[in-house]
Amino acid sequence: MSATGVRRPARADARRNYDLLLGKAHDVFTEHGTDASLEEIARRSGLGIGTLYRHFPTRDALVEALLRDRFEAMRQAAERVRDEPPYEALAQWLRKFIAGAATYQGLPASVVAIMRQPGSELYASCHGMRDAGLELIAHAQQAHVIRDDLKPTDVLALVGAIAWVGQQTPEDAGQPDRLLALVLDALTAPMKARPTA
Amino acid sequence: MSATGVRRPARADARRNYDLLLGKAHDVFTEHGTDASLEEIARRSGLGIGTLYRHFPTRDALVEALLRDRFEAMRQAAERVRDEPPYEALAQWLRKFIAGAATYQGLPASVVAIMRQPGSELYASCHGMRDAGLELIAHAQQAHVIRDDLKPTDVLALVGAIAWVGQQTPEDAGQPDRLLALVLDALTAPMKARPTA
DNA sequence: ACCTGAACACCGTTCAAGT
DNA sequence: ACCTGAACACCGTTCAAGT
Repeated sequence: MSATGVRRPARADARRNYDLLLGKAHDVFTEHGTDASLEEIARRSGLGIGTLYRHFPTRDALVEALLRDRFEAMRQAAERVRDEPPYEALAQWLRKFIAGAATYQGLPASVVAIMRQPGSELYASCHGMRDAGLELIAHAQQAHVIRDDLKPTDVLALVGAIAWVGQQTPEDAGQPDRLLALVLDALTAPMKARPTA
Repeated sequence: MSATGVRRPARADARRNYDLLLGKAHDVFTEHGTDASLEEIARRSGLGIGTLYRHFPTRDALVEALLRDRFEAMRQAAERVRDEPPYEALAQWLRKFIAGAATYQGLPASVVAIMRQPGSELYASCHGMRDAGLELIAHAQQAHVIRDDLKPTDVLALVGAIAWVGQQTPEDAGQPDRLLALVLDALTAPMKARPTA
């Protein structure tokens, strides 16, 4: 399953560079988002740009290496709460999902893109988290604690959208929680408005 | 009020270039989103890049010139439905809002940014639309057809988020309507989930 | 194995020189 | 009043040359 993307090198000097690049990438992504300059990451690491590309052939590979563990933790968290009350389990998990997707500016777009890009590196580790989330939603539907006329992928898309819009207005730190609460209400409410043409 | 940004030039040759640039900008933005290359717009117009900058000093000024009329129409549409049944009026208007915000790839980010950027050019004309939308929401709250414990700006943010996520998965054209229906349900549902820490 | 940086192609933005 | 494009600074990505 996770024959995933980039591997930490064996040779000591290369491993030092790998770790250095990852650390600086985290700093730069934190400051400027996932679209930040790769050359700046290499520059701050005191390494040639070619070295960055050797270790991380794509931008996504770099992002994936940074988030791999976090995504895996989210996947496990979803499995762990499977026997708990499904509604609160789901609510808590979605809250963490939003926080995780908002780790870097621009990350929600990548996370949402998982829905259709099962191929690339980032998405191998991210997909595990996604599937676990979808199962959590389906589980709550089977337990009839949320309405069952919704696609689980729609729910995840909407929550990802909340993560995105929360990043657009960083001065209002409470917005994502308020919007999630609203959506959670919708999940328990009966269907009134029909999508008309 | 709308001493807004860019003006159509008086001189015939300049006006020709202005219109030409706008037309090609529409094409290029349609193909590549609002982050498309400005040089390509100038190139396709057969004009120097300096001419583009002379007419449209910023990227936003170009986007604004393209969307000005549409935004104004949205504002007027909100005023027009003020005496109609508030819930359906709101629902219809939000549907159009999503469609408008999704005109170009990347536009929802600009539209959502209005919330905090009352200054720039794009936002002068966009702000009228926003305020009209906020009033429509407040109006429905006063009529007690939607719950009144929500900030109108939160509602607009969430609907903007739907426009965004809809663009991320263009192969599912029905998603925005489904998500909006879900949110509309939430607007009429009582508050259950509280944002906990 | 790994590192380097020059090379290439591209872009945003400004501004001196032209009409 | 308007147009032009060279100039500058920056970036992503590749790859021949080095260790």
